[in-house]
Amino acid sequence: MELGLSLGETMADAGRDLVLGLGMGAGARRDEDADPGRREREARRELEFGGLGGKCGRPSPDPAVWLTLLPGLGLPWPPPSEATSEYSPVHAPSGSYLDYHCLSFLPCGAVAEMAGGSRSGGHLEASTRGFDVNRAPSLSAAGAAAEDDAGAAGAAAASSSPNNSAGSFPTDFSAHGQAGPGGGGGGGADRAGPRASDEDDGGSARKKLRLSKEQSAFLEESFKEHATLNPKQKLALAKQLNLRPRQVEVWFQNRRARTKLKQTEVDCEYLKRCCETLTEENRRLQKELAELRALKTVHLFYMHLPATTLSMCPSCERVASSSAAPSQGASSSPSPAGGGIAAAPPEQRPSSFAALFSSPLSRPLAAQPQPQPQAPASS
DNA sequence: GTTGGATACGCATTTACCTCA
DNA sequence: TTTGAGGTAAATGCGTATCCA
Repeated sequence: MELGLSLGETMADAGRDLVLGLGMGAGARRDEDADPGRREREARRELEFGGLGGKCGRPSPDPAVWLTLLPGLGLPWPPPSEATSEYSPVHAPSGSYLDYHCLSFLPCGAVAEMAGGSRSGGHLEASTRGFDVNRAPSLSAAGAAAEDDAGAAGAAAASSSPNNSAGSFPTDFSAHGQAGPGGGGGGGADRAGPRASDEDDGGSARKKLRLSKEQSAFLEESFKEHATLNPKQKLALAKQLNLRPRQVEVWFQNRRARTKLKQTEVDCEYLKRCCETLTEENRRLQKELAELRALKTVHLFYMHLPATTLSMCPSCERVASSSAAPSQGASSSPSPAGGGIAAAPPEQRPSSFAALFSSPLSRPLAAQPQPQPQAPASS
């Protein structure tokens, strides 16, 4: 049984590579301007993995279990250019961003055809870990081609770039007043340091905010396109949503964490099912082994009896004793021939026994996937 | 070519706040 | 009205990768 799980990999490694298949690709991540070499390397790696739609060429085994997390947002993508009220994001009743439309466990090795598209459009994560908890229904190749290759710097340029998903969604969320305590309008006001918090918000630090549904939906759609953001995308998103770049960054971090948590839950569920199956299989095999051992004991008993006391009738194949037969051997199978010990006819043996002694290659083990070709009958 | 500091980023964990039953 | 649970935005610390002197 092939589990289709690569449990040995670290999450860090997974997360580092799995996002490659996303629309933006990891090559468009951070510091692309400062490090074109890295961008080239990662782009090459993306090509090696086939990018978004090309993972078919990857020697990765098909996952045994597929989980689709289809978004319930129902948002067209690219979204309409009208106001955000044009669409109505559907959130889970609990307010969770995740809307599990399809949680399907399929038999190992089965190829699952997901509703809304073929597997070829899924994340690389799916092919790596076996299931996909965060897969857009129509992650088209166009999304994959939306590599943020715009050389224009600045959020303004990014917002108008056709290659920028955020920019392709000209929506202004400034009316929602979710710009944070400091307001500030977000755009271009990135944090000064690596971990600069929101000290610029006038002292009321750590004011709990609640992103509007439109903002959440927008971020969600962006997350489907690319699970990580490069600085340009972050700035563009922040400007679009009238949030601070730090907020966008934190949102993506938390979103990745949620995805990973859900993935872990799915993994655990799947492993539990596998464990149950294997336990049952083990129990069955143990039982069969016990039966085989019992049979072997009977045979040994016959072989160790004194030769003078046993005789095999050549015609009826019955073992008969010329003297008083041992009671313990005959007790379990009363002899029909007056105290003689008769071997149980094959039809009375346990099925596995009959199969075992009739043909060694046709044992009814469930673990045997297919019947072996019949070997020449041995004597 | 090697090394160490600076920088940026992601992740795990924790905290604080908000919403709702 | 109070309260506890759950969700989530945000803070913090750590590890890692990269750049550069």
